[in-house]
Amino acid sequence: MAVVDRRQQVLQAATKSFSLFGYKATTMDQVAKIANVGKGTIYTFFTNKEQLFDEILREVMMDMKVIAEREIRRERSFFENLHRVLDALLEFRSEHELFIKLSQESRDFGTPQANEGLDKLENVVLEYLQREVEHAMDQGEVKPCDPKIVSLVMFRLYIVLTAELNRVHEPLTKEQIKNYFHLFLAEGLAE
Amino acid sequence: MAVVDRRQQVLQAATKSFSLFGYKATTMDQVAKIANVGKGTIYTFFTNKEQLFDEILREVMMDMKVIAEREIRRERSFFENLHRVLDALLEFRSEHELFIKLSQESRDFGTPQANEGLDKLENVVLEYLQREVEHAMDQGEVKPCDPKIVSLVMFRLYIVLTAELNRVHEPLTKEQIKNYFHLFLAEGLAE
DNA sequence: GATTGACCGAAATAGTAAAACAGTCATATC
DNA sequence: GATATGACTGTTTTACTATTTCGGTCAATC
Repeated sequence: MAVVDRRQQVLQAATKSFSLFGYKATTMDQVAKIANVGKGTIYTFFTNKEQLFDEILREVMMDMKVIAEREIRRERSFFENLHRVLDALLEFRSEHELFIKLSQESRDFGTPQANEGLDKLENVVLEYLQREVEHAMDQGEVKPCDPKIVSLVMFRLYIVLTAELNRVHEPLTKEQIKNYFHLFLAEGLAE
Repeated sequence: MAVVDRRQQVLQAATKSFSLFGYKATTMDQVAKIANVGKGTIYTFFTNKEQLFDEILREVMMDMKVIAEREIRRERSFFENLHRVLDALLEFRSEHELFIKLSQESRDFGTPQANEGLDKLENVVLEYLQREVEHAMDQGEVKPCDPKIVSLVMFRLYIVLTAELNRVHEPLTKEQIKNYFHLFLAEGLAE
């Protein structure tokens, strides 16, 4: 069995365990067992638990970037691209399961590694948003304003519409999310 | 010393203690001491710690409503009123200290009473916002859409601009908050 | 030379004794 | 005799300790 293969086995097992149980509740013995590998083997590829977790986050972030790039059509409008990308990210199960589990862990225990992980994932999205906003502003598609603020507001709005709202309201359809996203960000409420 | 007076003493002392130490870390002995009252006296006015806390929340919520009503000028536009009210509420320190302490407690310990208290305070604001949105929609000042969703988005946007943003950005001035609030909610970003 | 699991010290958890707490009520006060 | 009080009580929380679990190592194994 090739070296790359064992490394992959470990990464897959760890991804599964982190997504299922979170950072704290994932033990290295467990990862070794799921990966069908001696515990020591893990440490030939990764220096410690935290670095293994970082590696997985790196993979997730790379996946997210690939997904985002794939969905962008430069000939389409900024808002259309924006929604397509967010939609595609929402669709992606594996990224999402880890994200949700880490959110739970952050809320319930405040595990520092879960917090930092979430921050990293969030920052990838924010940086992507910021670049796109800047581009759209250059193109004159968006009014001039601080891209940092705009991207943060966009991200939060997306979270509110896709997650938070569900506590007081039945979940919105994709079409509704798209419409409200456009209503608030593009058109504005004023009649 | 009149009955009303002692009740007021207890309420003031409890408000102080809850604002300073939160729900969990406030003891009835402490409240009695601050109020210069025997502990038993508290229980002649309030059935238990939780009901005392509820009573204080009720007071805070009433204050908030009074503040909101006072700021509304029916001859002015919806967005102007909206901003004036949120501004006035932000200004109101005493309510704010309790709010901030409860937020801390909710984050650090997840005390159920702190969570419920925050939900109650939030709901007062949300209900107020919803009513105002409905009124503005009737007046044709705002495009027709679900007031529940709009009010939640407004509230979250307000939190992002006044609090969350400060972690990655220097705090905005009141004027800037007002401008961004108007930009996102009223005008929209699209050029 | 790659892989492993028994092994180690550190860290988390469970168990327990002690302290603090919410709420009561017999007594004190006016 | 109506009101106020703090010592008292059963329960919960906390502080402390014993035990277990876990991350990481490394001599033995394949």
